[in-house]
Amino acid sequence: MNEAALTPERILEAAEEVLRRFGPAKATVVDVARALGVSHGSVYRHFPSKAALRDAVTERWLGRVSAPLAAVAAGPGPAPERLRRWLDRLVATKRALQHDDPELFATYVALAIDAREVVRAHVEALTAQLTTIVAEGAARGEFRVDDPAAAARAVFDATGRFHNPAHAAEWADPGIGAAFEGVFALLLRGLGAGPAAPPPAAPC
Amino acid sequence: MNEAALTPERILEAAEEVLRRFGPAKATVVDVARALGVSHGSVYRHFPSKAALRDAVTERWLGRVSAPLAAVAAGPGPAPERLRRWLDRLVATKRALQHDDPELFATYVALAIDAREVVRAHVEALTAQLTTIVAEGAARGEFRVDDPAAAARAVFDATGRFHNPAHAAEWADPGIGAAFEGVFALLLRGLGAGPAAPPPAAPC
DNA sequence: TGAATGACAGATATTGACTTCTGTCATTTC
DNA sequence: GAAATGACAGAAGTCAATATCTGTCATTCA
Repeated sequence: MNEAALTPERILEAAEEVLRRFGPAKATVVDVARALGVSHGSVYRHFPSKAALRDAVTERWLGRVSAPLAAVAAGPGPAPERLRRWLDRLVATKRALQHDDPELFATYVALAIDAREVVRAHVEALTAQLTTIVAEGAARGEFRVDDPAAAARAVFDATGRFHNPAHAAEWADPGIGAAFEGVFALLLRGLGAGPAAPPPAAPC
Repeated sequence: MNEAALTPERILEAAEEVLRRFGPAKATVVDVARALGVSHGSVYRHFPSKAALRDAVTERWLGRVSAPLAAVAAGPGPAPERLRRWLDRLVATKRALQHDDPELFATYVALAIDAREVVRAHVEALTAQLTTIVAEGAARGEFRVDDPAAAARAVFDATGRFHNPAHAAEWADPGIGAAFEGVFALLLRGLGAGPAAPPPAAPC
């Protein structure tokens, strides 16, 4: 046995470091093995292919995005405010990643493009979080929706411009904040979150 | 003077044909000139650069998308239905272009990516059309919105997944129709298009 | 004399020989 | 004997020589 046993965890750590330094185009399995002081054959004992390793790195990254949001979704407060906090945080997280280190962000986006199934699961996890917010809001009468899951999915789809990396180039637009406000206001109203909603069926 | 005079129009025609045949990566100004039976220097008399020629081709293509929509926007009928028809048509047009000839569609999308100003004007033209629909709806009491232009822009942004070519890969998803319905329903309600809206301030 | 040409310089793209990488597996190590 | 190694074949990527393209402009053409 060696200093520290070779584990998937250590390999992922090294793979992230290698990707950070060399980018997705240049990072090789040999680089990852070298960073760990082992032969590249050893890496293949823990990951069946380079694609699987990249998928695992992507999953880790996406997990770091979605985990903090789960706390917001499960947190206290009225559903409309929580929805706003949750979307704000999602948008701010993506923007910060993109702004603080554009190259690293581009690296992870490039990985994600090839990890379709991982991304699908990530989107499903996020919409599940949104669904809990919408469903609670509906239960409390803060929202009026028939199908919370469908509404949550619609909210996620409709706000894609502000969190989907395919639109990252637009995040620097000066009008992006106003555009988000416009969409959010429309969605909030669409969820039936009227300010002091008139009681639905109270015949005089 | 020649058979037919060399005009910007004829050059655009030839450029489209060359792009169709060779794709954006291989199409050259020399090819366009050859298709017209002139030297490439002559093309430069009408377009200052290859980029300008490509921009003009892009503008033409986008015009063919937006022109028929103008008729829908200016057409008859209740604003909510017109909004639905307009969006349906926009989405269907993009999908048809993408589906019927994916390579040609990819060609034009590649051109559009480099023609930022042309695309900006196209988006502005489309949101202007949407604004007329929303504003008319507001005037007739079919919608309840404060700022029709902002609401129109929000509708355009929120439906991006269904018409923005950046999302073209998702258009083949089986769930895309349901996703559109979900977003549209949310937006319609967000525009205040309640079915038999309760009169806002009628104290009993 | 205004439109078209084609030779040209610098920039960009292509090609093919060469290098490196991925994934496997018989052999070695501890 | 479980884990690690490293040589290997085929696939993929690199790079510099070579070819083509863009944009200009002095000259030709009608």
